[in-house]
Amino acid sequence: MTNIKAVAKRAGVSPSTAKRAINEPEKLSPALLHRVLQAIKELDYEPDLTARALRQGHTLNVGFLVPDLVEPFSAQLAQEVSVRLQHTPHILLLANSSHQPDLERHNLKRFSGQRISALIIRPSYGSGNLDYLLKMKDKGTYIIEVDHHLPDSPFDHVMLDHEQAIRLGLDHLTALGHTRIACLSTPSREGLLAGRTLMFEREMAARGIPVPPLYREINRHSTEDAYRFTRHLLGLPDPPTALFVLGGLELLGVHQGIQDAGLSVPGDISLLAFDEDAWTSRMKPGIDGIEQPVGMIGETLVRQVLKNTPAPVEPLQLKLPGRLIQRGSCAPPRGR
Amino acid sequence: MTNIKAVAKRAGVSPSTAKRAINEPEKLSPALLHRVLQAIKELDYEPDLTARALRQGHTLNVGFLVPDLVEPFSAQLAQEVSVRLQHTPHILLLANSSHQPDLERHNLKRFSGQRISALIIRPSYGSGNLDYLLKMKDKGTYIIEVDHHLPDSPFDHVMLDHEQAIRLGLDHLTALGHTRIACLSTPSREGLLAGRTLMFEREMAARGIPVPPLYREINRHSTEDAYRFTRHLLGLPDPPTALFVLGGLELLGVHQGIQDAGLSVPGDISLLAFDEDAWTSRMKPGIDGIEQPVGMIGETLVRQVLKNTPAPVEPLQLKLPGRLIQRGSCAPPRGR
DNA sequence: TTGTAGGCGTTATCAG
DNA sequence: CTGATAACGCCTACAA
Repeated sequence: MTNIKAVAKRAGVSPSTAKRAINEPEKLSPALLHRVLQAIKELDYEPDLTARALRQGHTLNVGFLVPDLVEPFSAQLAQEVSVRLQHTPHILLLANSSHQPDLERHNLKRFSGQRISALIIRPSYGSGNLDYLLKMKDKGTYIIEVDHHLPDSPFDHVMLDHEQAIRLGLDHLTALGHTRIACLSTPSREGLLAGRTLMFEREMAARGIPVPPLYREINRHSTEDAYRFTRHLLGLPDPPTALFVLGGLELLGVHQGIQDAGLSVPGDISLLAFDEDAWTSRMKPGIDGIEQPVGMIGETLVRQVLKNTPAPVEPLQLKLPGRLIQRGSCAPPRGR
Repeated sequence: MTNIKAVAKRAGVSPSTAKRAINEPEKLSPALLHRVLQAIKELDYEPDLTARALRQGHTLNVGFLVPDLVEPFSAQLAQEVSVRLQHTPHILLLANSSHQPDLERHNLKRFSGQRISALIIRPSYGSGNLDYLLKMKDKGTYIIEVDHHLPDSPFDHVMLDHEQAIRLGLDHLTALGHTRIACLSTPSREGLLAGRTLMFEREMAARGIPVPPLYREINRHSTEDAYRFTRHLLGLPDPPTALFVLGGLELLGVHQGIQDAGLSVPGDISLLAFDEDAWTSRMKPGIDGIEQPVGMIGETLVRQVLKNTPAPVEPLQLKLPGRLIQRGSCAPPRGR
């Protein structure tokens, strides 16, 4: 492995001088600087980040932990974060907890052992891992929650205003005259209503619209479960006249459920979703949805990570390709 | 930072003994083992992976580098790999090269500096970074290409049989009687036909079906470009009667283009795609597509990585929750 | 079965 | 402006 010592030797300087050529080049005499850079190029030396991490006590890596990566929101978010981190010295460590607190903790441990400098986490419900997150914070990891935040957690967080979004959706449905409204939603642990489901219930109560017990069911986060539950709902003596899909994975199953029941949207039943997939706009009819500002969320996450993380300026020298867009303003010269 | 020394001190043993309690517990006397484990728990000690990496010369991290993360195939693949890596000691480092060889190399350097033990890469076209990949291989990184492989590259690779898939698609279309067939596809650098596009051309030639020059256009990988190109195609004096969408991002734009042109599928025009998005099956009519075995690809990638990578057995002690599925076989006892 | 010593490549500190 | 030295925490010999 070619290390800084080899470079120093070749340039005829001490290791510390050679390192300075990289980290504080302005402090070197031009002649030496040139010689060292030359040696670096000849040996194509690349600093060992693991050694650096050991010495500094932390890496420049950012953990990204979500319950599920297929879920459109998480997938889009990963993309947003990944693209924006591209132009920083940080690297993204990806893991998913499959909606299981045990796996979440398992991954937190792995990240922690890796000495990540920041963690972006969509925490699972319940406060089971809050203690561990607090410990990580104490050790200097910057932690930011996304989409949901644990009760009493002291971390930064950024997320959709879920309450406002639910209200928006219910306004839409009630204005159309719906009262038999069912929601399909995120899983809940031990029978407790969770997240958006809870807000849905509260908001319905606030409007004085009852939610029949048969409309409520604890179902897990999956397309298949959503399908089954949809069929169940549509088969009831008093089926809902509108479905409000609160999670990103369920919509596909719901849509299929409606079709297989021989019903049509919106004639037989209204369908409202959290709009997290481009395809929903291609359906006929298009599916009404509530849009999440994923781009802004991603941008904020990365900005906060950068702000709260010690990172040397990375001399990224990138030549971006121009793109020729032909719209017709160019033609062969006259007379040819 | 609580390290193995602290643990050793607390347990009243030497550091190496303490370490052995973790790495080779069977070699310790039960009494000592207990004392050490106790100390580990009390201090909640966690090994520093950066130190380990420095000492060993490599981490247990796996780089994952694709041109684009939104593209359904890449997104699904990331998910597949991520889930399967969950049960190994490896961590996934994610990066995307945005279809730019410069960015690809940039990320390769970052990965290399991180001393990853394996790299899963969907390489960009051209052989610009082959030299660098070879260097990484020499340094001991296991490299496996996915979806595409560089000419003359010595690396393992796993991918769809693109030729067979294209043939399958064209068989389908020609059997229906189509001869005016256009493809929408991956970007090509410097006017060279690339990847599937090339195969499409070859396969059309083999069948003696001409591809009008106006059907050919170098367009980049994006939904918007696909939309524009679709409108262009449909506006031609002799428009295609079938569109073959070869990439995962374009379909959305093509679909919209067809609709905005006031045409219907399949009456006015046939549409065939690489089936990489669950939503295509929800459309009316459903969109014919060629399915990629993403799951198997992901499985293979992970298997190969594990096989070619030195990894200690990780004592993962996970309690997975059972799930109650109510199908009706349980009821209250008789007589109540 | 247990303990000791050296070094992985880097950065921080101190000396010249 | 430049060079020497120690330490980060771990692993691998080897010694007891």
